[in-house]
Amino acid sequence: MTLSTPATAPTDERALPASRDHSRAQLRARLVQSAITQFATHGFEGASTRAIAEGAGAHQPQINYHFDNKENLWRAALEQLLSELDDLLSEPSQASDVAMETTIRVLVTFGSRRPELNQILIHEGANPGPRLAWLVDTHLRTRSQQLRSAWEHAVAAGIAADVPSDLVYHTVLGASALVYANAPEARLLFATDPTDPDQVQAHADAMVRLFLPGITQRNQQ
Amino acid sequence: MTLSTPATAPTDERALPASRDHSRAQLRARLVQSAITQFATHGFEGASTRAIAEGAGAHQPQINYHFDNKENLWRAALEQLLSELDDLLSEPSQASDVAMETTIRVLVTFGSRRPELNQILIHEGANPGPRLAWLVDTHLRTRSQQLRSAWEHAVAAGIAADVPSDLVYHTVLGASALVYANAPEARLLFATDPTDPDQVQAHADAMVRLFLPGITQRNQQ
DNA sequence: GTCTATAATTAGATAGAC
DNA sequence: GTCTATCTAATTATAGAC
Repeated sequence: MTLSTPATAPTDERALPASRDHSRAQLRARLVQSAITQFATHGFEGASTRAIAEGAGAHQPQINYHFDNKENLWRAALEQLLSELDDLLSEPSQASDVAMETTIRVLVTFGSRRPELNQILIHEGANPGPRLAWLVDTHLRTRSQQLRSAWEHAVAAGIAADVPSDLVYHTVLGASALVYANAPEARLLFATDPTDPDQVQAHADAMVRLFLPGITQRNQQ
Repeated sequence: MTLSTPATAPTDERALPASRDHSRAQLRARLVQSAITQFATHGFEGASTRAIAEGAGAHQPQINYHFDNKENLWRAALEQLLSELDDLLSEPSQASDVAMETTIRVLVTFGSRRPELNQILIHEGANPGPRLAWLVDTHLRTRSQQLRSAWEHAVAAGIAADVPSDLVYHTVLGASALVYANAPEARLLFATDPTDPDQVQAHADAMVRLFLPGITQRNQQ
């Protein structure tokens, strides 16, 4: 990073003039959002930095200026998506007997609104390499273990179906998110759009019935 | 196709000398297999024809000679994978009350042995375009409708769980195949390998219990 | 049918004027 | 910080000798 700010200028980015900071943050946010779209539909190798920049109304070298390289932009895209998921998952403390149901419903609804996260995760999960290692070590291991322990509590409470805890992560995620990650395919296969709110609600209800047969259904139509 | 065979030569490829036909078919098979691997791990745009040729012990222009272009090779790869799946699915006529169970078990076991099919399908299912349209029109629509009608029979027989038939395709496939499509991720997340035969058997059993709670479990451990 | 050479295009990243 | 121009390397596809 070679910055040409005067020696007397504040070294902390937060102290920069508000307008400058605003536009800088805005451009970075637009680049991240465009990167999310491109990485989700074409994969890391298939997405071009030129197309990402064009989608953000910027020029291609600005990606290197603001993110150094393509992989750093990819990491920023994933941390944006994961923070959006966390905003929904980290609700205030819940009674443990409904924690698993809430988790399933959040996975379905977030998957329908932000299919890009699962599209990218599924793409990277097929390919051993440094990006997958970073994903697992930095973000996925903790989450999968939280899901596993929540599942084991639900099994002990007689709520959950008989699915081995090693398989819960991929079976619940696959059953809850694949139809949205592959929404373009689903729209060609079926007459209905899976992201219609009614369809999403029916899907969430079906997933709760399927994976948590031991609880009383409250939100059913 | 510009063939320089003499005018008296047979026009049917099957009448060519056995050895020549053999090596030609062998090379094509090696290119298709290498393409399957590369498309599955890197996606269509991310896979390079040079890497595919190298994996088959061939030179890059031989792909254009034998398949004309990259997209034709991709289609050949998918038809190879789908024919392998059909070899398992089109078993002799089954009693309808076990047809759905057999289908689920085949999806799990084939997904574990040939993760490439689902990896490619999931990659393409996220991206509207001519490849997805070809996949849906030529192969996927028929299969998804067969699964839907088998599911509706199982529901009518009181065997199947309460999952809307529009969602069966993606929920069953997601729950049954994602752990294998993302086996590299699963190996980093958990201590066990999901493709171990014991794990696959446990997974198939769990999927049958989950989606077909109304049948008597015979193959359970 | 195979192989070398290469054409035509595109990729990510950098230099330097402004 | 932005923008034009460009570098190096990699891409798919083709030409032509063998």
